[in-house]
Amino acid sequence: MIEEKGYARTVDISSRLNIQPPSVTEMIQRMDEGGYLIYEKYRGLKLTRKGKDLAKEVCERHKTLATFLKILGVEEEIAEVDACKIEHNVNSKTMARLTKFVEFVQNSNHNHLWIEHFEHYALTGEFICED
Amino acid sequence: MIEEKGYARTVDISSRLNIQPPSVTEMIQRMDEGGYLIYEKYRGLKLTRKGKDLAKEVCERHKTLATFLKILGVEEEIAEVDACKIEHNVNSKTMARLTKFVEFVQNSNHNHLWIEHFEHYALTGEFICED
DNA sequence: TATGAGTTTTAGGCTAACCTAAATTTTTTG
DNA sequence: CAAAAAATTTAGGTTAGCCTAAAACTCATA
Repeated sequence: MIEEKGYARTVDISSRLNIQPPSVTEMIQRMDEGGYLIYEKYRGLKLTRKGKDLAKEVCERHKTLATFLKILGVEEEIAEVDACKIEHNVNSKTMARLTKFVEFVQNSNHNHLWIEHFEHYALTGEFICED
Repeated sequence: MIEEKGYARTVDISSRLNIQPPSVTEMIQRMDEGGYLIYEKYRGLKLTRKGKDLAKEVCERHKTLATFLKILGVEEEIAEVDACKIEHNVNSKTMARLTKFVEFVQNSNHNHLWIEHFEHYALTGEFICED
Protein backbone atom coordinates (compact mmCIF):
# COMPACT_ATOMS: atom_id res chain seq x y z
CA MET A 1 0.00 0.00 0.00
CA ILE A 2 2.90 2.31 0.63
CA GLU A 3 4.01 1.69 -2.92
CA GLU A 4 0.64 2.76 -4.29
CA LYS A 5 0.42 6.00 -2.34
CA GLY A 6 4.02 7.08 -2.55
CA TYR A 7 4.21 7.78 1.15
CA ALA A 8 3.81 5.93 4.43
CA ARG A 9 1.29 6.59 7.16
CA THR A 10 1.87 5.77 10.80
CA VAL A 11 -0.42 2.77 10.45
CA ASP A 12 1.50 1.49 7.43
CA ILE A 13 4.74 1.57 9.35
CA SER A 14 3.21 0.04 12.44
CA SER A 15 1.74 -2.88 10.54
CA ARG A 16 4.89 -3.41 8.50
CA LEU A 17 7.04 -3.52 11.63
CA ASN A 18 4.48 -5.41 13.69
CA ILE A 19 4.39 -2.79 16.41
CA GLN A 20 1.61 -0.53 17.65
CA PRO A 21 1.04 2.97 16.23
CA PRO A 22 2.11 4.82 19.39
CA SER A 23 5.51 3.16 19.17
CA VAL A 24 5.85 4.49 15.65
CA THR A 25 4.98 8.03 16.72
CA GLU A 26 7.46 7.81 19.56
CA MET A 27 10.25 6.67 17.30
CA ILE A 28 9.42 9.32 14.71
CA GLN A 29 9.77 11.93 17.45
CA ARG A 30 13.12 10.52 18.48
CA MET A 31 14.31 10.49 14.87
CA ASP A 32 13.15 14.10 14.57
CA GLU A 33 15.22 15.03 17.63
CA GLY A 34 18.15 13.18 16.15
CA GLY A 35 17.84 15.12 12.91
CA TYR A 36 17.01 12.09 10.77
CA LEU A 37 13.71 13.55 9.64
CA ILE A 38 11.48 16.59 9.85
CA TYR A 39 8.17 15.98 11.49
CA GLU A 40 4.95 17.91 11.67
CA LYS A 41 2.41 16.57 14.11
CA TYR A 42 -0.52 14.82 12.48
CA ARG A 43 0.70 15.90 9.07
CA GLY A 44 3.64 13.75 8.11
CA LEU A 45 7.38 13.58 7.92
CA LYS A 46 10.24 13.87 5.50
CA LEU A 47 13.67 12.31 5.72
CA THR A 48 16.60 14.70 5.92
CA ARG A 49 19.86 14.12 4.08
CA LYS A 50 21.21 12.52 7.26
CA GLY A 51 18.15 10.28 7.47
CA LYS A 52 18.39 9.26 3.84
CA ASP A 53 22.06 8.47 4.15
CA LEU A 54 21.48 6.26 7.16
CA ALA A 55 18.54 4.57 5.47
CA LYS A 56 20.62 3.86 2.41
CA GLU A 57 23.46 2.45 4.45
CA VAL A 58 21.21 0.15 6.46
CA CYS A 59 19.44 -0.99 3.29
CA GLU A 60 22.75 -1.87 1.73
CA ARG A 61 23.88 -3.71 4.82
CA HIS A 62 20.66 -5.62 4.77
CA LYS A 63 20.90 -6.54 1.13
CA THR A 64 24.49 -7.64 1.47
CA LEU A 65 23.82 -9.74 4.55
CA ALA A 66 20.76 -11.40 3.09
CA THR A 67 22.47 -12.16 -0.20
CA PHE A 68 25.47 -13.47 1.65
CA LEU A 69 23.43 -15.84 3.78
CA LYS A 70 21.58 -17.07 0.72
CA ILE A 71 24.86 -17.76 -1.04
CA LEU A 72 25.74 -19.98 1.89
CA GLY A 73 22.46 -21.80 1.44
CA VAL A 74 20.32 -20.26 4.15
CA GLU A 75 16.63 -20.25 3.21
CA GLU A 76 15.32 -16.95 1.86
CA GLU A 77 12.96 -16.19 4.75
CA ILE A 78 15.45 -16.99 7.46
CA ALA A 79 18.13 -15.03 5.64
CA GLU A 80 15.88 -11.96 5.59
CA VAL A 81 15.03 -12.18 9.28
CA ASP A 82 18.62 -12.80 10.32
CA ALA A 83 19.87 -9.97 8.15
CA CYS A 84 17.54 -7.66 10.12
CA LYS A 85 19.02 -8.83 13.37
CA ILE A 86 22.60 -8.44 12.27
CA GLU A 87 22.46 -5.29 10.15
CA HIS A 88 22.67 -2.84 13.03
CA ASN A 89 25.35 -4.62 15.03
CA VAL A 90 28.21 -5.46 12.78
CA ASN A 91 31.47 -3.57 12.41
CA SER A 92 31.81 -1.76 9.13
CA LYS A 93 35.08 -3.52 8.38
CA THR A 94 33.24 -6.80 8.70
CA MET A 95 30.53 -5.49 6.41
CA ALA A 96 33.16 -4.41 3.91
CA ARG A 97 34.56 -7.90 3.92
CA LEU A 98 31.17 -9.49 3.46
CA THR A 99 30.46 -7.08 0.63
CA LYS A 100 33.69 -8.09 -1.07
CA PHE A 101 32.76 -11.71 -0.68
CA VAL A 102 29.35 -11.22 -2.27
CA GLU A 103 30.92 -9.29 -5.12
CA PHE A 104 33.52 -11.98 -5.54
CA VAL A 105 30.89 -14.67 -5.91
CA GLN A 106 28.53 -12.66 -8.08
CA ASN A 107 30.86 -10.80 -10.40
CA SER A 108 33.50 -13.27 -11.36
CA ASN A 109 32.91 -15.02 -14.66
CA HIS A 110 33.78 -18.61 -13.95
CA ASN A 111 31.18 -20.48 -11.90
CA HIS A 112 32.43 -21.08 -8.43
CA LEU A 113 32.94 -24.81 -8.25
CA TRP A 114 33.67 -24.63 -4.56
CA ILE A 115 30.07 -23.58 -3.87
CA GLU A 116 28.83 -26.76 -5.48
CA HIS A 117 31.38 -28.67 -3.46
CA PHE A 118 30.21 -26.94 -0.33
CA GLU A 119 26.60 -27.74 -1.09
CA HIS A 120 27.54 -31.33 -1.63
CA TYR A 121 29.38 -31.38 1.68
CA ALA A 122 26.48 -29.72 3.52
CA LEU A 123 24.15 -32.33 2.10
CA THR A 124 26.20 -35.48 2.43
CA GLY A 125 29.14 -34.72 4.69
CA GLU A 126 31.46 -35.89 1.93
CA PHE A 127 34.20 -33.96 0.18
CA ILE A 128 34.49 -34.04 -3.56
CA CYS A 129 38.18 -34.31 -4.47
CA GLU A 130 39.46 -33.41 -7.88
CA ASP A 131 43.14 -34.31 -8.19
CA MET B 1 42.80 -14.43 36.96
CA ILE B 2 39.71 -16.61 36.70
CA GLU B 3 41.90 -19.28 35.17
CA GLU B 4 44.25 -19.25 38.14
CA LYS B 5 41.58 -19.54 40.81
CA GLY B 6 39.29 -21.96 39.05
CA TYR B 7 36.24 -19.83 39.77
CA ALA B 8 34.93 -16.36 39.02
CA ARG B 9 34.09 -13.62 41.49
CA THR B 10 31.54 -10.92 40.83
CA VAL B 11 34.36 -8.46 40.22
CA ASP B 12 36.02 -10.77 37.71
CA ILE B 13 32.82 -11.00 35.72
CA SER B 14 32.14 -7.31 35.97
CA SER B 15 35.58 -6.34 34.71
CA ARG B 16 35.53 -8.95 31.96
CA LEU B 17 32.18 -7.73 30.70
CA ASN B 18 32.95 -4.06 31.31
CA ILE B 19 29.91 -3.56 33.48
CA GLN B 20 29.56 -2.59 37.13
CA PRO B 21 29.34 -5.21 39.90
CA PRO B 22 25.69 -4.51 40.77
CA SER B 23 24.71 -5.38 37.22
CA VAL B 24 26.45 -8.71 37.63
CA THR B 25 24.62 -9.48 40.86
CA GLU B 26 21.35 -8.55 39.25
CA MET B 27 21.92 -10.84 36.30
CA ILE B 28 23.06 -13.69 38.55
CA GLN B 29 19.79 -13.37 40.41
CA ARG B 30 17.84 -13.48 37.19
CA MET B 31 19.76 -16.53 36.03
CA ASP B 32 19.04 -18.14 39.38
CA GLU B 33 15.32 -17.52 38.90
CA GLY B 34 15.59 -18.93 35.40
CA GLY B 35 17.23 -22.09 36.72
CA TYR B 36 20.53 -21.54 34.95
CA LEU B 37 22.50 -21.55 38.19
CA ILE B 38 22.22 -21.99 41.92
CA TYR B 39 23.13 -18.93 43.90
CA GLU B 40 23.94 -18.34 47.54
CA LYS B 41 24.15 -14.70 48.54
CA TYR B 42 27.68 -13.46 49.15
CA ARG B 43 29.03 -17.03 48.78
CA GLY B 44 29.00 -17.90 45.12
CA LEU B 45 27.15 -19.75 42.42
CA LYS B 46 27.17 -22.94 40.45
CA LEU B 47 25.85 -23.60 36.96
CA THR B 48 23.05 -26.13 36.67
CA ARG B 49 22.82 -28.63 33.83
CA LYS B 50 20.55 -26.18 32.04
CA GLY B 51 23.07 -23.39 32.56
CA LYS B 52 25.96 -25.47 31.33
CA ASP B 53 24.08 -26.56 28.25
CA LEU B 54 23.24 -23.00 27.35
CA ALA B 55 26.79 -21.87 28.03
CA LYS B 56 28.13 -24.59 25.80
CA GLU B 57 25.77 -23.74 23.01
CA VAL B 58 26.61 -20.04 23.11
CA CYS B 59 30.34 -20.82 23.26
CA GLU B 60 30.04 -22.97 20.19
CA ARG B 61 28.07 -20.33 18.36
CA HIS B 62 30.71 -17.81 19.27
CA LYS B 63 33.58 -20.00 18.15
CA THR B 64 31.91 -20.83 14.87
CA LEU B 65 31.05 -17.21 14.11
CA ALA B 66 34.50 -15.91 15.00
CA THR B 67 36.26 -18.60 12.98
CA PHE B 68 33.93 -17.97 10.12
CA LEU B 69 34.61 -14.25 10.04
CA LYS B 70 38.33 -14.87 10.24
CA ILE B 71 38.14 -17.24 7.30
CA LEU B 72 36.60 -14.39 5.35
CA GLY B 73 39.51 -12.22 6.36
CA VAL B 74 38.04 -10.16 9.17
CA GLU B 75 40.72 -9.13 11.72
CA GLU B 76 40.85 -11.27 14.85
CA GLU B 77 39.72 -8.58 17.29
CA ILE B 78 36.83 -7.37 15.19
CA ALA B 79 35.78 -10.95 14.51
CA GLU B 80 35.62 -11.62 18.25
CA VAL B 81 33.56 -8.53 19.00
CA ASP B 82 31.18 -9.09 16.12
CA ALA B 83 30.75 -12.74 17.04
CA CYS B 84 29.55 -11.54 20.47
CA LYS B 85 26.97 -9.31 18.87
CA ILE B 86 25.64 -11.94 16.52
CA GLU B 87 25.78 -15.08 18.66
CA HIS B 88 22.49 -14.47 20.46
CA ASN B 89 20.47 -13.32 17.49
CA VAL B 90 20.89 -15.77 14.69
CA ASN B 91 18.54 -18.55 13.68
CA SER B 92 19.84 -22.00 14.45
CA LYS B 93 19.41 -23.06 10.84
CA THR B 94 21.70 -20.21 9.86
CA MET B 95 24.17 -21.30 12.53
CA ALA B 96 24.02 -24.83 11.20
CA ARG B 97 24.86 -23.58 7.77
CA LEU B 98 27.76 -21.48 9.01
CA THR B 99 29.03 -24.45 10.97
CA LYS B 100 28.97 -26.58 7.85
CA PHE B 101 30.85 -23.92 6.00
CA VAL B 102 33.58 -23.74 8.62
CA GLU B 103 33.87 -27.52 8.64
CA PHE B 104 34.00 -27.53 4.88
CA VAL B 105 36.91 -25.13 4.82
CA GLN B 106 38.79 -26.66 7.73
CA ASN B 107 38.33 -30.37 7.23
CA SER B 108 38.73 -30.91 3.53
CA ASN B 109 42.17 -32.00 2.46
CA HIS B 110 42.86 -29.95 -0.62
CA ASN B 111 43.67 -26.30 0.05
CA HIS B 112 40.81 -24.10 -0.99
CA LEU B 113 42.13 -22.19 -3.93
CA TRP B 114 39.03 -20.03 -4.01
CA ILE B 115 40.00 -18.47 -0.69
CA GLU B 116 43.26 -17.29 -2.19
CA HIS B 117 41.35 -16.00 -5.16
CA PHE B 118 38.96 -14.22 -2.85
CA GLU B 119 41.80 -12.65 -0.92
CA HIS B 120 43.34 -11.50 -4.16
CA TYR B 121 40.03 -10.00 -5.22
CA ALA B 122 39.50 -8.29 -1.86
CA LEU B 123 42.96 -6.78 -2.13
CA THR B 124 43.07 -5.78 -5.78
CA GLY B 125 39.55 -5.97 -7.13
CA GLU B 126 40.79 -8.31 -9.83
CA PHE B 127 39.67 -11.83 -10.56
CA ILE B 128 42.22 -14.54 -11.14
CA CYS B 129 41.05 -16.71 -14.01
CA GLU B 130 42.41 -20.15 -14.56
CA ASP B 131 41.30 -21.54 -17.91
C1' DT C 1 -20.72 22.08 7.31
C1' DA C 2 -21.23 18.92 11.05
C1' DT C 3 -20.36 14.29 12.24
C1' DG C 4 -18.48 9.97 12.69
C1' DA C 5 -14.90 6.78 11.20
C1' DG C 6 -10.29 6.37 11.01
C1' DT C 7 -5.68 8.06 12.18
C1' DT C 8 -2.41 9.95 15.17
C1' DT C 9 -0.79 11.43 19.43
C1' DT C 10 -0.58 11.76 24.49
C1' DA C 11 -0.55 9.78 29.00
C1' DG C 12 0.85 6.48 31.77
C1' DG C 13 2.95 1.86 32.49
C1' DC C 14 6.11 -2.15 31.85
C1' DT C 15 10.67 -4.74 31.44
C1' DA C 16 15.56 -5.31 30.45
C1' DA C 17 19.84 -3.76 31.24
C1' DC C 18 22.51 -0.73 32.71
C1' DC C 19 24.09 2.94 36.45
C1' DT C 20 25.67 5.27 41.36
C1' DA C 21 25.61 5.52 46.27
C1' DA C 22 25.09 3.31 50.38
C1' DA C 23 24.57 -0.82 53.22
C1' DT C 24 26.03 -5.38 54.28
C1' DT C 25 29.01 -9.25 54.41
C1' DT C 26 33.47 -11.42 53.93
C1' DT C 27 38.35 -11.45 54.03
C1' DT C 28 42.71 -9.86 55.23
C1' DT C 29 45.96 -8.27 58.29
C1' DG C 30 48.29 -5.66 62.09
C1' DC D 1 40.74 -11.20 66.94
C1' DA D 2 39.27 -6.62 65.89
C1' DA D 3 39.54 -3.16 62.58
C1' DA D 4 40.31 -1.91 57.91
C1' DA D 5 39.89 -3.20 53.19
C1' DA D 6 37.60 -5.43 49.68
C1' DA D 7 33.74 -7.64 47.69
C1' DT D 8 28.92 -8.04 47.24
C1' DT D 9 24.32 -6.73 47.50
C1' DT D 10 20.43 -3.48 48.02
C1' DA D 11 18.04 0.69 46.99
C1' DG D 12 16.77 3.73 43.90
C1' DG D 13 17.35 5.89 39.29
C1' DT D 14 17.81 6.13 33.95
C1' DT D 15 16.92 5.00 29.04
C1' DA D 16 15.20 2.38 25.10
C1' DG D 17 11.56 0.25 23.22
C1' DC D 18 7.62 -1.64 23.60
C1' DC D 19 2.46 -1.63 25.35
C1' DT D 20 -2.95 -0.09 26.22
C1' DA D 21 -6.44 3.31 26.84
C1' DA D 22 -7.95 7.64 26.01
C1' DA D 23 -7.66 12.16 23.84
C1' DA D 24 -6.94 14.98 19.75
C1' DC D 25 -7.05 15.57 15.09
C1' DT D 26 -8.25 14.86 9.97
C1' DC D 27 -11.16 14.04 6.36
C1' DA D 28 -14.81 12.05 3.64
C1' DT D 29 -19.56 12.36 3.16
C1' DA D 30 -24.33 12.86 4.34
